Amino acid sequence: MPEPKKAKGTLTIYDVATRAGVSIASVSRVLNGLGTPRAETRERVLKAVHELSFVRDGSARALSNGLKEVVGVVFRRGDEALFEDEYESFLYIDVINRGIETESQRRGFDVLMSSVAFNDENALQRLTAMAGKTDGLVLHDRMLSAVGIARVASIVPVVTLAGSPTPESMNVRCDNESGMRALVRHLVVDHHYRSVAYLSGRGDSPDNRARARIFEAEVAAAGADMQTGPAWHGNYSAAGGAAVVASLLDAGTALPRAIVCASDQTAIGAMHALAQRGIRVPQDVAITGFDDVPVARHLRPPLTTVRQPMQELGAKAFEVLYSRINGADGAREIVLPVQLVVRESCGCPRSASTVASRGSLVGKEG
Amino acid sequence: MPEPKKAKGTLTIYDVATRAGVSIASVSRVLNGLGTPRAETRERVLKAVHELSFVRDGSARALSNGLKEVVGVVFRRGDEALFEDEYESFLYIDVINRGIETESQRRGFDVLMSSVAFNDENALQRLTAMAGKTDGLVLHDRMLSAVGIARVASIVPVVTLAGSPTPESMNVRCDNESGMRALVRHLVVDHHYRSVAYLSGRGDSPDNRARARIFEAEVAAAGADMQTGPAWHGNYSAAGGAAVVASLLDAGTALPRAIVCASDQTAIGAMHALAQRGIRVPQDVAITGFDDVPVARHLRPPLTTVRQPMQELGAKAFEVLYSRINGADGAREIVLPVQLVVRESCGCPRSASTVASRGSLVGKEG
DNA sequence: TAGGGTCCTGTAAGCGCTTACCGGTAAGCG
DNA sequence: CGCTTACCGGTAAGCGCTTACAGGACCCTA
Repeated sequence: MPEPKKAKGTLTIYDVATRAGVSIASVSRVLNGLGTPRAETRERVLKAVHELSFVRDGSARALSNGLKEVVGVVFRRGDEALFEDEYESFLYIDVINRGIETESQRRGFDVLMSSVAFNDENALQRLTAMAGKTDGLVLHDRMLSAVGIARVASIVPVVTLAGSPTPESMNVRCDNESGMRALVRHLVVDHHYRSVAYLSGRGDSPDNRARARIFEAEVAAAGADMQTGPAWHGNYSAAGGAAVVASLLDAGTALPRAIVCASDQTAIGAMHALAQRGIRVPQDVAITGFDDVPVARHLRPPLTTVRQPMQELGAKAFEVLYSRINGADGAREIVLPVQLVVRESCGCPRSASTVASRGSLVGKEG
Repeated sequence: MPEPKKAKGTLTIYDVATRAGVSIASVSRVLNGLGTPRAETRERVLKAVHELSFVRDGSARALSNGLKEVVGVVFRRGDEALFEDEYESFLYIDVINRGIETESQRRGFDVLMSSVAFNDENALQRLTAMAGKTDGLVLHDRMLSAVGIARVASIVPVVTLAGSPTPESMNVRCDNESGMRALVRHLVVDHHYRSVAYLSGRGDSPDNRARARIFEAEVAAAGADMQTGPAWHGNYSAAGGAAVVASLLDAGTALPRAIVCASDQTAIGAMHALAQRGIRVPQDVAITGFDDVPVARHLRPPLTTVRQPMQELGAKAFEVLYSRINGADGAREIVLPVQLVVRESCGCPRSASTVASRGSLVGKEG
């Protein structure tokens, strides 16, 4: 096999210079819009560039400029096994990535994407190699341990998503606390529901634990009753939500007036299980979700939930990284406001949904 | 604002060499596993690398090696406007990309992603700049005109997806012709349906035109009746499929025994419209889809369709590109086999579905 | 006409890495 | 004991680009 070394036909700035009858410096200046070249020089360079359809080599520019104009994004890849059912739960990753990508285009950056499997041993090694090809890294939720983060952060700036800042890295997240708080208040204060429960997500998720904490605090503050315990532990999936409700019902437990689900997926499962037993939502039991996935509005009844600005989250992550790459030393943590989206599954009448889903902004930007 | 020029703390191979008390050549050799360094030299280098947590700069390596170990992927981005409803139809893009990414990891490559909006004027400019940062490009369906392709292909190797090869570029696609052929035969030969129709996709899609052509040829060959005309023009979306069926019904048209839909989305819409009029599937009208999206199996009745190996399509695209990058001069077109997935919407009994969805491979690899 | 600006353009250094080439050292052999 | 051979490791060139610096051409003024 022939050596993969330099492709034969690679054009360089020298070829352009020769053809235009100028020096490489002039070519470079024209291409970068620097200096004040004579109109004629400019045109000759442009003409040569066009005729040869010359494109500057990115690595050479990067080496010379000390700027690659590339950021890396690292995210989880679902195993093949759970592809079918769990796919939807990975969807939000793509939405966030889209946000990163769109924003980076505005700055002339490109995005290097790398997924890591759940059981990927040498992820760290791959990531460090990848870091060497970028100006900065965006790490999705819980991609790396704290020491892993410190390691890559010593190579390039790092911003994590939905985590927390470390001495070396920055973080961007949504203000889920406020979202949960608004949700619970809506149920126990606005609707006067006196008994509620939190159908949780995976127990090992810090996000889930934070939500549970807020939930409990708010319910207690309002003096409402609360059902808790292992019977209420879900896992963020629809199947998990359905299983929890089904087994509660099988055990003869009296359901609370309202169930706050850890995610929309969970809510979908719960609603499904309730429907099977003929229990009406929201008349008998109110249900709420979290995330506002696209189908949430099309459920019967339409799901009351909390919308996280995923695309904006990605955009913000890039923005923060970008300013850091440029040497600015901004906030180490950004918190984006979330929005309580009131539809009908909480017991609100249909007319209310449109109104409330607009205005009611909840949260703060930090 | 401080110059974005060279970050202060950047470690280089010189730092490692100094710390290890060897020359940069030795460091490089150890890092690349070349030559036969003495064990002691090796260890000292490795120790220094580890202590400094040194990572080689990607651009410098790329410049020196003539190989960036990066491929670019370009795909359509939905406008914000049609995000909600059309999102699902963009899903397959992410599946393909996942295939590209996974395969490229195996070769130590990373993937540079760039989306282009529908109305993006200077897409070509962005893409050429991006090409300069990569060793090769994968272009999703109809991203660029033929001249656009020629332009970028003069910079780096290019493989297109679901298109056709050009003198400068390669192509990877699924054998939809065979899929359509198998589907139509299943309906007119196995089921003996004597009247059929093709509910088309967007008229400007070559893919759609090819499917229509095969459809007509097969139906004619089997001597069955065929309904055609503008009334049968859909647009790949569920709404489009529903609209076509509804207006047909409104016009009092007698529906054919079977309707072949251009996509699963279309089939979903069509089935919805039929259900609203109380027309039973498959007893009154058989319906088939195309694509085998994840929900297809969960519809009522489960949808008979043609599965395209999306992930594999991506993987193959990378593979082809990779060997081309390495100078190999392989096939300019790869055609992947598709699979007829027989479920119940065609009129087959439930039991048949499992069996047929396994074995029946249709198509050839070219 | 000489001196001093202004503009523009070219020369060359250097970005961090790989690697061809060469020189030094040690081992093997007559 | 001197010379060949093998083996390592260092020096330096070069990848394609940007840009500091310097030089040339031209115009203006005294």
